[in-house]
Amino acid sequence: MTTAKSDTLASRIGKTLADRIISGAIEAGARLRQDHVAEEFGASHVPVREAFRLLESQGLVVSEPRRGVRVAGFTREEVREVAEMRAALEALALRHAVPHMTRAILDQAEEANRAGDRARDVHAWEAANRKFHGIILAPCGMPRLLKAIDDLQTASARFLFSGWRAEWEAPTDRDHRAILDALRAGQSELAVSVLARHVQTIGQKRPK
Amino acid sequence: MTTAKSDTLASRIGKTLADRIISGAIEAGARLRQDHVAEEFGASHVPVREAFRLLESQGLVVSEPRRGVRVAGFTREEVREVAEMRAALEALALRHAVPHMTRAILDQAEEANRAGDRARDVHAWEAANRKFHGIILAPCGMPRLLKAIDDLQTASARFLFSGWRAEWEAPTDRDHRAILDALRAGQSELAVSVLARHVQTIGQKRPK
DNA sequence: ATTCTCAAAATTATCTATAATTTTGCCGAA
DNA sequence: TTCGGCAAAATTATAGATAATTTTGAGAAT
Repeated sequence: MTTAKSDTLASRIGKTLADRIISGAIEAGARLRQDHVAEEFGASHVPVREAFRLLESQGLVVSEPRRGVRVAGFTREEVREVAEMRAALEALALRHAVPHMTRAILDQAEEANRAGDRARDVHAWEAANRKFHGIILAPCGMPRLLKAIDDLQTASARFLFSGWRAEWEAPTDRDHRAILDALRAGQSELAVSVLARHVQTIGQKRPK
Repeated sequence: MTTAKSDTLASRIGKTLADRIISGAIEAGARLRQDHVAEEFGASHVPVREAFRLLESQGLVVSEPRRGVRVAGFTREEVREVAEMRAALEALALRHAVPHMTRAILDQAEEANRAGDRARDVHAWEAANRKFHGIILAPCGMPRLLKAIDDLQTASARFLFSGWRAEWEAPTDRDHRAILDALRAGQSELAVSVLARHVQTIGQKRPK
């Protein structure tokens, strides 16, 4: 998750805070105080407020008027909700991506999948996993849909990093391979249904 | 769309601007200049900037860094995209709402539907239509999903008010009745598929 | 006439300061 | 001891001011 040097200050602060929330460095329910954040970044609180709004739109914090923002909690129910939404939207995206799918794209996806195999820590694995999903869905050419999926993937990653899920390699990789195989064989609907089931299982692992 | 008197200034400005964009009072592609808006509302530009962020998260404006925000355009492609996303998410919501569906809820929905019949102008009809969808989907109890659907309905309303669609009564009401009938008969999957098709047709009307 | 350059004007982004609200902690009364 | 209320501290929200960037337009060169 690169902290793009060029962007506006608010979005840079937002991205950094997002990383911390996702990685669990800031725990759920913690209050974020604009002055403290501003001081840390050597900025004033105006861009900090805007960063908060960005995080709010991604569902990473909740904001009560006049009472500040706090890191959004995520109950098992919410995790399930995100997983179901992801399943529905990624299925939609894949259906629209299929007509534009090329051999080259599938090869890229396979490479991302192999990178996931090689990953030693959860962060590297998550990056590869997100890349895989991104590669096979991007050809749908629906920017709003892709943005929504990306936000949901961020929420999922938060769940993943929380340590609730201990094991993550084997079943996911099998699913990824099955999806690629189905796509290569031209069995789009099979690929879609495997993807949908695959995404849903993410939310169904038992807490630690 | 009530401009809640109590909320924070930023969200009040945001709601007012949203109404204008949806109703077409501000045309697509128009630039929104923070000083002008601030002056009109007798406020400073800090809350205006936050209002812009709110609109951005709803997809009503697009913001280029250092170059301000402009009202999001909506091509036929984008309208279709929103319709497909709505179909996918509303289908998901209805599936989860069905187990919690009661006779009373269905009666409320029927009443909202009748209000739609009585509507004389597009605005009243849209309000009733949104209410109908809201009533049958709310029991799913998935707040993030409902919020996403609401944003998509807003985008749809924008399309509706743009005048591209001339006629709107008959087919929609027939669909609504079919959904209610299916729900009453316990045929959930039928209701879901009618709803999905129904929402998708919204994006398929020809431009004027 | 067209295009390029440069300066002025407009606009955005950020900072500093002020007002309003909420939280916190202490003190007294039951 | 516990509860309620009041005052001080902390924090959020907004306003006003400054810096930086982009847009605009005029004038010169081709």
